[in-house]
Amino acid sequence: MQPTFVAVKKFSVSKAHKTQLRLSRKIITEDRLPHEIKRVAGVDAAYIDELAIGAVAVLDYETHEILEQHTATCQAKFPYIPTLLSFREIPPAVACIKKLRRQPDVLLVDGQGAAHPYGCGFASHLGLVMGKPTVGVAKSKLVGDSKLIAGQELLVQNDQIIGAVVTTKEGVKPVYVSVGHLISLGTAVKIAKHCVRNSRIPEPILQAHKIAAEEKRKVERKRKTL
DNA sequence: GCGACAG
DNA sequence: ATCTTGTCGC
Repeated sequence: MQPTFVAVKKFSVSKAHKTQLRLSRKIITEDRLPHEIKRVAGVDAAYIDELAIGAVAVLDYETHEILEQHTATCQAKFPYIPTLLSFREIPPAVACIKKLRRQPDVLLVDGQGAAHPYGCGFASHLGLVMGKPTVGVAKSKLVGDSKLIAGQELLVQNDQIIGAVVTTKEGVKPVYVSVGHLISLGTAVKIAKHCVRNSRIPEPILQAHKIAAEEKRKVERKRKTL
């Protein structure tokens, strides 16, 4: 028996998919965030075996200066299963976001939003749990076909537009942007692009990634000492 | 049965 | 995600 995930060995993939389908109907695709965005946050996670290290970075929307950052570690409760990423990453993500003193106007999440086989990827799930506007920014595609519609490269599935294929850096792989929660696809793409600096990845997520990696190294160094 | 498959 | 060296390019 695998002791690592014994606590959730009754977990059913099909039930989780039904949960995602149910949650997807709660996603709000309208802009319910400030017209003038002041702060944007990025969320990411790193792992040391099954120790999950979540990180959040809040940046000034215009200057991209880091205003606040936190990490949170916890034991991963789920293994990584394609389509069920949110169940693995929500605990560490929520834990570090709760440490924020000042909440951001919108959250950029490393993963899919509505561009998911059951319409509720990590970004959407996190948005619903936190009740906050979220945008999904994935480094690779999970589902859908990219189609050029009215000059826009979009991600389509079953005649539905589920996201946008965004080339943030010329000559480099695009990123897949989709609605997380409380935002429209157009605004989501606009914000994601606005947050890009030198990397292909929007700055808030890039910073969160670095913070998680830094915390991971810190934990590893500490373990060597003990 | 086969291929695809976020992080 | 993680494992990993050098190497090409701005």
